[in-house]
Amino acid sequence: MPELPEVQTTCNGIKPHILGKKITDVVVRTPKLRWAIPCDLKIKILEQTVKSIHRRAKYIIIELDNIYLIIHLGMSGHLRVLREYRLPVKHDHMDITFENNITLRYHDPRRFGAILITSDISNFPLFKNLGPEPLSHDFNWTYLKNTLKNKNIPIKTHIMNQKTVVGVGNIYASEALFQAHIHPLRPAQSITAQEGKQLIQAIQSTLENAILKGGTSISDYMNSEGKPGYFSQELKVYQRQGLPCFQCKTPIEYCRVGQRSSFFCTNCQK
DNA sequence: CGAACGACCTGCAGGC
DNA sequence: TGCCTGCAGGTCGTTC
Repeated sequence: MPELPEVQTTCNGIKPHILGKKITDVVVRTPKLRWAIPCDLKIKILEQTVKSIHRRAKYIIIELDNIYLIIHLGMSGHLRVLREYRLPVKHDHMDITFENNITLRYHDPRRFGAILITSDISNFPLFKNLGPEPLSHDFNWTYLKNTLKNKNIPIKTHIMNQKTVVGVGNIYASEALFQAHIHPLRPAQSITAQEGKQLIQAIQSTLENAILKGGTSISDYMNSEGKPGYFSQELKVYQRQGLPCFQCKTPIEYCRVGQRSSFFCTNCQK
């Protein structure tokens, strides 16, 4: 589920509760997510204090005294702030409790997420091949133009590749391409300078707007307070196949692009 | 090397 | 009601 806006919303939501707080308990109930949760996780992070909380791509990075805790929410994960203890339910895989009695609870039905630790963040393998942050100045036309050279793959597949730019998942790829008037199946190398600049602008404004609305809740995403995000009300094409385009009334089309559902308007997107 | 595709999991909706 | 299929916010690893 969670794309960049949902991960950012989660970071923003947990930060005020745990920043500067010491970890007093760790409970791991499910050893295996995408990878095994490190068996020494508890020993490594217990008694440590949260120094900072950041997002890189779709990863949440919690900096502790001498180690980093890295959390990925996969397709169906979320973190929840519990002000008072509750009995865990199915798929509540891990709890981290702090000195202020706040418990951070990780819930992930499909278990595509990950909970990892590293002491050397600059050499963390999963970060090695990540592209620029979409909301940074590094994601500009000069950069994007270079990535498009000789690339015949669909532009939608290209912008969802975390090596091109991070954080853009299936929802926001469809939405940004609609906003930029670009058909998702256009070969990446066919994108003109004007279109490329429009696309960058569209990706940025879509993500920024989604962060402001607290992310998109399609089926089970919730923020750290257990509330849904409201960007779903702003979706222009995602899961709207057959419904009239908001701009021209043409029915929204559906097709698979790189094995992912894609939604677009044949009239507005060329 | 890049591109395509299977794999990892559970839950749910829809068809029969 | 129940079984089967296909699909779901991601992305790594294998194969071609």
